[in-house]
Amino acid sequence: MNEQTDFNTWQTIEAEVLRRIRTRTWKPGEPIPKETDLAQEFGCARTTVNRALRKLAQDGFLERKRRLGTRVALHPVGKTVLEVSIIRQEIEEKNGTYGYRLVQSKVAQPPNTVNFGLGLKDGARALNLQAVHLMDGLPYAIEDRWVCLDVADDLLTVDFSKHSANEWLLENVPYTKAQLAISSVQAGKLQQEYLNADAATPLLQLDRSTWNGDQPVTFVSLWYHSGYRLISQSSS
Amino acid sequence: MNEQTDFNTWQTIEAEVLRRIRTRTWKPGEPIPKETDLAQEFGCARTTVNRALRKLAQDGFLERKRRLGTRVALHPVGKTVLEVSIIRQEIEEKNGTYGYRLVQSKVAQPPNTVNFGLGLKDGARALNLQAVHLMDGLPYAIEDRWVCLDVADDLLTVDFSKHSANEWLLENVPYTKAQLAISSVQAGKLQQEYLNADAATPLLQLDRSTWNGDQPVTFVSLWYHSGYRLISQSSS
DNA sequence: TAGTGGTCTAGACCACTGA
DNA sequence: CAGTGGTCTAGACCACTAT
Repeated sequence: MNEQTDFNTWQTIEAEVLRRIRTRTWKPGEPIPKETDLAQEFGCARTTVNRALRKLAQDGFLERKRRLGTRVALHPVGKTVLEVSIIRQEIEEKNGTYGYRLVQSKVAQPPNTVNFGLGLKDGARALNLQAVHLMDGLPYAIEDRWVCLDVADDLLTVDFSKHSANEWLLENVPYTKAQLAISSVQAGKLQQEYLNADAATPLLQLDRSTWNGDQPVTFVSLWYHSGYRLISQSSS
Repeated sequence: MNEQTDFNTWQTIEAEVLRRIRTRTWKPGEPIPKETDLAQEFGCARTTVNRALRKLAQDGFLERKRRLGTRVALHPVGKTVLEVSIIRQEIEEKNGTYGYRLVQSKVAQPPNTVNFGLGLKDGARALNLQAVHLMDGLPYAIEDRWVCLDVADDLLTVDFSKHSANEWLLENVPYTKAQLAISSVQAGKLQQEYLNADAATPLLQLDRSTWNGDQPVTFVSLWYHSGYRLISQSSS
């Protein structure tokens, strides 16, 4: 008597499983049928069911364990993908004109916070670059970057006065691991000078460290203009 | 003469392709061989190659288009997955004792910013909850939440004085879409009172909106204690 | 229209893990 | 040891899109 719906594609199956989770047909914490049973019910290959369930597990809706089977997650963790894009792209996507200005470039010993965060050897020196990103001529963000000297042989010969170090690094130095920390700070001297902010202005600070294997690559702190909001959407 | 390496698994192939991207064997912007060719080279089924390339594309290393083929991405976008976990879990993972205190609960008309952000009808009313999350008795974060009245029939009968609205919602009201906005603000009256902050203190503010289909579910603003850092790691 | 990725199938074997 | 998910295969057809 049941109308035989077609579940031919893994997307269809994903949607149906998600519907059953949402409608509490399958309740949080409970096991759901095994792949072979679902394949039979949906009239498709197990591979197809597998693909759908794998995605749902990846998105945090299901928890899968060998031998134990698949369960509905108790607390679907809100995973949000932040795309830390290149600032030039970010500005151009807003139809703004991008500008870049190098403020400082020197080789020095990084502060301990940087050393510690990246795992640099004490006393090691690195290239320090400070730059301002502009949108339509107005300050958009400033960055304070430390680049390890051994990431590339020709690092010190590169002209960073025209192009952002970030873009050069992305195109020339690979990385395997990254960490992002977001915090809220008051404008310091540098920020006050280049972001037209006064000392009481709260700013968003992004600290990003990258490594290539175990090798530290770069550490950069970014401060955005006052009022900036970091936005990310997610849907399922 | 070439030693024949085995590339049996999609992870192996993923690693090898990534290696070729990193070593600039395949340069940014350039096309890479098509799936069938790679399958032949690696001595495996095309399905396996497909799975590896699909993942690399998902991670931003490759750009794939039908008919055009696969290219190495010009700017591997730094995608970072932020796990916006339940605050209780976050605190317990730090081996702290979690505490929760409801400060206010009323039905009212949300401010325009909330209405606008969620897409609520003008004049609609919603449940407003203000609460403090404590770690070891100290204020950790405060939240100001608006919950749409029609998300559940029994919403107004739920006792939110013991359990956080977030956890109740997660377990009882599904959502399909979420948005997260992060900004830096000065402590307002509410924050000063419950976070022991003075007016000049910069705080991290997270605004999270969720919808179920086109139906708004909830809007919550979270303010973390001074000095809080939101951290996320990613690797490939 | 032709070429590429996207997906499905049916079957097989492997890997982990609880009993 | 047995049951479940994890993955591979070889082949097939479909979907999109530049030409």
